[in-house]
Amino acid sequence: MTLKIGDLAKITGTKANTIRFYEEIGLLPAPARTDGNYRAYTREHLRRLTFVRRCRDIGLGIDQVRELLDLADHKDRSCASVEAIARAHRGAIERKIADLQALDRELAAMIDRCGHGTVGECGILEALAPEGSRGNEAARRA
Amino acid sequence: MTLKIGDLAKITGTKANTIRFYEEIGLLPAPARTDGNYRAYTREHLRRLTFVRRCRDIGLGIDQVRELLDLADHKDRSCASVEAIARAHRGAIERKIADLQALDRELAAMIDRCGHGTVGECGILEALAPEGSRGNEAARRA
DNA sequence: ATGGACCTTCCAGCAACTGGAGGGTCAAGC
DNA sequence: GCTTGACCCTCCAGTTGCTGGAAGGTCCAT
Repeated sequence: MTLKIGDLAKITGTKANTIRFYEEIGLLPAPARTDGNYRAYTREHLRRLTFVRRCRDIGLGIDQVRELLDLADHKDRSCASVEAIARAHRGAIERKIADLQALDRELAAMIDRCGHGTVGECGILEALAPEGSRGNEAARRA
Repeated sequence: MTLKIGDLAKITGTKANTIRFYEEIGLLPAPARTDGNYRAYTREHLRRLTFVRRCRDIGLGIDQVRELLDLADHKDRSCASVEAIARAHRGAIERKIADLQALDRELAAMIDRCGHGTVGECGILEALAPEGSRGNEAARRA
């Protein structure tokens, strides 16, 4: 028994359009077609799509997924490159976490400076406004 | 004296194309033109572009920047909405941090499971592969 | 034979730019 | 006065990873 695109979609939680998209960019091999021109998937397709989805879920880019698929197809090779991809990805994630934490501290400081008054005296906007334009409202209006 | 697009670009660290893009989507008002059809910016444009860049640097989306610009133009209003935008953004960032930290732990666990052998026995790929296809290599080959 | 659920292809659009082609403008130097 | 080179202009395609929709075909039950 073969699976239709909707079956794959339901099982993997992927939209049919996305599955077709994966086929188009070569992540998923083109399946056989039925008489009515429907895509007829095998269990192997399901396996591969599930793999792709997991990779995407952990945040890997399409190219990295492609690399992993390629590696997974050569089970006798050393898995050093698999580890390299995972480590590189982890490094990127940790950098992103650090960036976001810095940002979070900055935002917290800004929010602290909000005086809950009018926009004109809001510390948040002041923090965002260019240096030269701060504190000289009166001068500019005069 | 007016500024050319390249001047603005240099001062704010924004590419000329991006400045034109901001104009197109209405973040930056269209400046006057010289005889030779060059954009002639004023100090006010510079101020506004700097504001936009700071907002983008802290990760705000274009629509949020638009809202802030709109608020900043009405200095007599309450700054509650400014604070709301900042707080909402901070919430989103903290959620993202939590997600990434969970991901980081998952990746760390995967990397730990890499046996440094061949791809076929790599724990990373096993962690990514669908349940049903694991550990039955022999069965499938038979 | 008809209805509705499914499938097909193709195409437009999202965010937020980036880069490039193919031209025009301007100031300096010869 | 003419060329050179740096800059500017507009318009368009591409990026990433899909998503949604239009217009039509297929399948199955009633």
